[in-house]
Amino acid sequence: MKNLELMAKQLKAVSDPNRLKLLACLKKGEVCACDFVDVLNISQPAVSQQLKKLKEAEIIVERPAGTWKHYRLNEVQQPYIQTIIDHLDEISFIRCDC
Amino acid sequence: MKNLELMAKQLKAVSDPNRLKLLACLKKGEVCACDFVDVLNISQPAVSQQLKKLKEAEIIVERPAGTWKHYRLNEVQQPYIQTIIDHLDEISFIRCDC
DNA sequence: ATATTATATAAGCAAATAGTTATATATCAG
DNA sequence: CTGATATATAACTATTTGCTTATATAATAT
Repeated sequence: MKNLELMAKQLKAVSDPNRLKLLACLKKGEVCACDFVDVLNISQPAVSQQLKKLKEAEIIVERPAGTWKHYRLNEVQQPYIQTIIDHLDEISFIRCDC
Repeated sequence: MKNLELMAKQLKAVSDPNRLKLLACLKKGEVCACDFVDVLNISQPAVSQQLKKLKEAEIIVERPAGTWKHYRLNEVQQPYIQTIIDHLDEISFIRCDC
């Protein structure tokens, strides 16, 4: 994939309010997938699909933990993605007990 | 419009290879709209529509000059947009005589 | 093995996107 | 005014997006 198309793909991954909220939740560290359903107020499958897009763009990484999946920001980001993350306000939310 | 939705709107405006190319062409300064048709290899109306999206996101500004329209990057950009522009490689192209 | 729970996938749908062609508008030259 | 040229708008189309509901998969507890 050409440089410019990779860039477009990554930017597309972050150009949605719900996916930006996911990133905002992840600023403080790892989050269990189940927590996002209440934050975004969309169905569990919808959350799963949005997380998948961010994962495919290599913006977040996944860590399976038993029945759960924990997500965190990729430690290495393209600078133009990092700047976006830096300018997001953190979102606080109620965590599940997992 | 909420902060996060404005951010999503602006990121959506730059999350397309053709619109990134437009921005890359504009890095060196003002460009006549007609020049973009050859760079993108799409129709004139398509160019007009893409420029409109960037303009509506306030990423570029327009300067009418007779029959022509000249475009340039907005001098004031959100930091997360500026970083994207900074990481684009300039594109050189043949300029019309206008 | 069975039931429970977390997540993923599939199928379907409405809306948005990115192009096309045809036509309209606007400026300029003669 | 007439014709030429630059840009914009309209109408159309195929594809993509972002959700939904229903179902499948996977891990855990009993």
